[in-house]
Amino acid sequence: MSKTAGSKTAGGRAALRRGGGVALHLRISADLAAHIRSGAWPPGRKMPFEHELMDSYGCARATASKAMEALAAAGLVERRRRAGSFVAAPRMQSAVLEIPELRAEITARGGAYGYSLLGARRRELDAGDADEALLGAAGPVLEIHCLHASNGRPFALEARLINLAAAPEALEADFAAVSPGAWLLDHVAWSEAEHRISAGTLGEATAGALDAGAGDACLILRRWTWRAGEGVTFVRQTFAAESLELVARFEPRAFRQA
Amino acid sequence: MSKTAGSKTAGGRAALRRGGGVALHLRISADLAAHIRSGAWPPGRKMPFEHELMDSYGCARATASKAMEALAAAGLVERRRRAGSFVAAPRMQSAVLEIPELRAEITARGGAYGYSLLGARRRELDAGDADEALLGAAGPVLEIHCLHASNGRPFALEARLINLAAAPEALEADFAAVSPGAWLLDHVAWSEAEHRISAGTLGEATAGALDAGAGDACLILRRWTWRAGEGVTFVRQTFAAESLELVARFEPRAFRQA
DNA sequence: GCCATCAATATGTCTAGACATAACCGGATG
DNA sequence: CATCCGGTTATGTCTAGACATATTGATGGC
Repeated sequence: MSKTAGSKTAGGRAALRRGGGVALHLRISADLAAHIRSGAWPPGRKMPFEHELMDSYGCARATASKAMEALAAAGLVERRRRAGSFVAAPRMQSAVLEIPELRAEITARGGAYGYSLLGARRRELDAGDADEALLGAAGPVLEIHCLHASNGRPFALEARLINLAAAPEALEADFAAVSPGAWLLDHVAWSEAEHRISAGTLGEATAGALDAGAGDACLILRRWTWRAGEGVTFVRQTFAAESLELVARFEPRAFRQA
Repeated sequence: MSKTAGSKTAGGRAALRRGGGVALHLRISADLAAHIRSGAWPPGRKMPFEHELMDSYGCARATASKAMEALAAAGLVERRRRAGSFVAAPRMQSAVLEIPELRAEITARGGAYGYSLLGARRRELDAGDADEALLGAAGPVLEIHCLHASNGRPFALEARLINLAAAPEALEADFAAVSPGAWLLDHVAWSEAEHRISAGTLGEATAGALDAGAGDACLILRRWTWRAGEGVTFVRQTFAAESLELVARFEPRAFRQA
């Protein structure tokens, strides 16, 4: 741990200026993170005490504390009162999944994005289908079927329900021109979402729409979206197996910008 | 926003005690988050200034700032100097994916977990396979094939490479008794991981091992794990389509504990 | 109208101190 | 032996104030 040799009485502002514009607490947490990432500090190793960091960097305890807190939030260290802080053992129960925004996903691959509405109708939600039941609403819904295409070739088949109790304006939207996903993002706020990813087999009709063979493997992404506990929309997107791959990364959150 | 009526001169400790043991900054961020979650404060709405929070809650600016900072870290608000803070529009580029720990996943469903080693051998990594190339290592590896079972029925087929340059102790491990995943968690630290999820079709041999039919759909989970830039292990797990569903949740991070 | 300039302002960072709290440690007691 | 009880300690929370910095909005010159 490099001693910054900041004369303590001069205050932190001087150190900040000397440090090249990077905030001191960021520099501290980056320094510590480097030791952990490199493996030099193995899981379970004791981290420096906040008072030791104060001495090393010539800073106030609040600054050292902020740096350590960031490491704890990122899951790199574990903090225990009285005992101190320790390098955490990465347990990998979770990772960050990048949800594809279809238009962006397709254009990023150099494809021309295409969208077409297959049909839309208003109906009452019956509690028959488990997927729909999860929406938690039993009222009028707008059912929309549409197709996303890349370079003119079918890419994803989408079936969607919009809860009209939560978003009555959806009746006025022109889903022939705008995809329901894009429209919803701009018109309806939401607070929680759940995704379920599974593999399946294409049926006759689905295979036809996707320009694939019946019985072929496909990736199915289902998403439920709520606002304040009220179901807003449910969508099922079906991709031919070779069309899409989902990427999830375990990535200590706090240090992406560095 | 409820005025807490804390007499300012009395200091925050009194408010803390009165509040029922919850830290004030947590209460502030929870209050604000509730307004956002409920939809009462739509995306783009101006959040209270830190000085307004100081007045409302009778706290110091550092406390109000900490509360707002947590909301920003959770992605609920966006902060701009001079302009203030604003409710963020949830863009949903990412969600938290729960990675199944196979033993836990199976026992959680009430199944009896079973594991069997199919084979292991040491070999040199050739750059022929793209999956393996991603490991970034071109040296000796341990190649392991094994099967995870639930109630005696095949659940997942696993093919794994362990980079012996990064984890030479793997040669001494008894993978007939311990699954490589469990062994690695306890013996080798890692810092980064990437998962790729795709759908595919079972081949002859794979279908046989999984007690399924050739040509059936399957879910394929591939994971690369690195430590300080050096590839540690690569694993490919294959699940029959109906065996597994992956769940990802968008969930403002900071408030899970509440 | 357009652009450079400047003051105002909200957040960003930091300090020096204080009290609160949980947990570990050692000693005393049953 | 086990168990309870303080003292100690590191983190958790908070205050009151300060300076830094980016950005906005207004002003003035061209």
